Amino acid sequence: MGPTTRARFVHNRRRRPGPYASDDEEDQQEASSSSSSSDDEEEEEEGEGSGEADDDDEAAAAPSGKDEVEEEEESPVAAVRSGRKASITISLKKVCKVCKRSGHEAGFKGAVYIDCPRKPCFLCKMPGHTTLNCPHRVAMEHGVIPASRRNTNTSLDYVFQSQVKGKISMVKPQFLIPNQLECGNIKFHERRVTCLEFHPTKNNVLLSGDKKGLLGIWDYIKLHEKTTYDSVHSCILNSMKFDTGNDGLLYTASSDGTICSTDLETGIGSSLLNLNPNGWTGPRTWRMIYGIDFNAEKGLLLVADNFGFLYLLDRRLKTRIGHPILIHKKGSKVTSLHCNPAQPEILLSSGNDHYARIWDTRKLEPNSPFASLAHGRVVNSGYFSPQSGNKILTTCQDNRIRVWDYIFGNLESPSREIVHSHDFNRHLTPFKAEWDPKDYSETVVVIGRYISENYNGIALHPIDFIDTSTGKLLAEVMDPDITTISPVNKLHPRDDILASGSSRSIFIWKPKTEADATEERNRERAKEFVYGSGSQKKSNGKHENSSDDDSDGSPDGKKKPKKTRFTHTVKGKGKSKA
DNA sequence: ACTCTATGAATCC
DNA sequence: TGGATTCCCTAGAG
Repeated sequence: MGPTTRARFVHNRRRRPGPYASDDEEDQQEASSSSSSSDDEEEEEEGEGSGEADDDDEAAAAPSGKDEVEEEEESPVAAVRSGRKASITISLKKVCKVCKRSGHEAGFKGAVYIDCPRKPCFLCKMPGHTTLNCPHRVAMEHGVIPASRRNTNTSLDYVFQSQVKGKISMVKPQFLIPNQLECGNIKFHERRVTCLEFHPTKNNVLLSGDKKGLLGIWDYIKLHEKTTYDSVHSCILNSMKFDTGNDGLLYTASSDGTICSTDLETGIGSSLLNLNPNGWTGPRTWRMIYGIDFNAEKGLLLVADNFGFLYLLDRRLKTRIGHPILIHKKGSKVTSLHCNPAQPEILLSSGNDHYARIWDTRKLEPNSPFASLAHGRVVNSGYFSPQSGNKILTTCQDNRIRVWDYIFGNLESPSREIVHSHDFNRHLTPFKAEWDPKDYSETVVVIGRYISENYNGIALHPIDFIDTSTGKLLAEVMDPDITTISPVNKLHPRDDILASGSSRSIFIWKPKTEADATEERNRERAKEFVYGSGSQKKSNGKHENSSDDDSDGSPDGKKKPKKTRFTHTVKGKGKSKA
């Protein structure tokens, strides 16, 4: 396939049979050590518990731990036979870069990443298996362990049914996945994109922020219409919010410790808050602002810093109201803020202290949240559902998306947990699952995926659409030309459009039209005719073909779906699933 | 095909 | 509590 920019929305692939994963491991093991002895395999199979002598530890722990041993030219086989296990061992049996032991290797083999078997699963974080055979790594149509709905007979649920649900349209509008790449800009930003926001009224205008503090305004229909402001902030532009009373006004929050308002028509900006008035006095004092939201009813801007404090700003007076209030563990970052769309005085905050908290901003006091939602690790974001505001969606660095179905119900534990790969990586903008603002059923969310999957020999990182009511993976959006991770994703408030930020690039996705689909089918057919069955290799593949990923490939060379899926699984409340 | 690096959170004493 | 150290799928540059 040429350098097409067609998006890939793949579906209906079968799950590969169970044991393949371990086969893969062994295959790759043998490949890496040409003279694989039975010792190797045993050692690998056994794992930690069995008190093997760990002969290789010395070698593994040898000076500098790097594989700089190349002096020996003698046959590795001979070396093994002779029983010597000096530094030569390293060149014979490569050292795992993760656990520094020999006998196995972690890393990419082609487009497939082989985990270190000694570490917990990189997807679900549980020990005893790797991502290759993680029970949460599943095919799309099997990708879900159905979530149990919570008890439906409690009085609260009755209230919910009668009062809340009645107001929500039960008819789900047709849902179109914006899975086809419409356009992408290259090097628009010099550093990685950190946030995206659609203009609330101008339909084709997208705003973006990056790690250097650059603010970009971009009409993605008229591509030449781009404006950038590089003087608004001096470092990471973490978040932005429009003034709902004045579409032309944008508030931005930055790690430079300031909140700025920018008039998008004139470009004139003004500072609303500066938490570092004395400049740099060291990392212990430098304040950064991540969360920001706007209470339109009160004309109130709410922002929070990396020391756990919340600040209230009067939009018009451009002054602080009251004193900063500690809303998360002192000294820990507040990662996001969100005002409830239905009741703006209700605030949701997320923090590095592993909690998301619900507050009533009318009576703010430290240690008096309306509720504290415990998480396994840092909470990257927390959002009320966009229509009713009755649900809560959080993204946590423990690789779980959590949903609470009803904010006035029992918040002890989430209604559902969805295992999904969106781990922390210091070089990536934190992943945030976001609701589809157009989805009146308040179930669809979008989030980028960290770990890759092998797509016809290319490791790709799709953008996932997930139905949070069931955990079902609705779609994975990807393109063979986009090999980078897309942690930043935004769905258009009215149109079926997805904007994604991936490294320094921004991409716009639209639904595939019927004509597109037909054209693609024809192209595929033509290719099969030309090349015969199955040899549809990527001409532009940066990675090798996936054949090594499946050594039991069918002899007739017939193409079969080799794609393996890292997706997610739902843990419903009170569910039992091993 | 290397190597470097910008960097954030967890962990370990 | 805090400083040093470590680290698992990065992306881009040299």
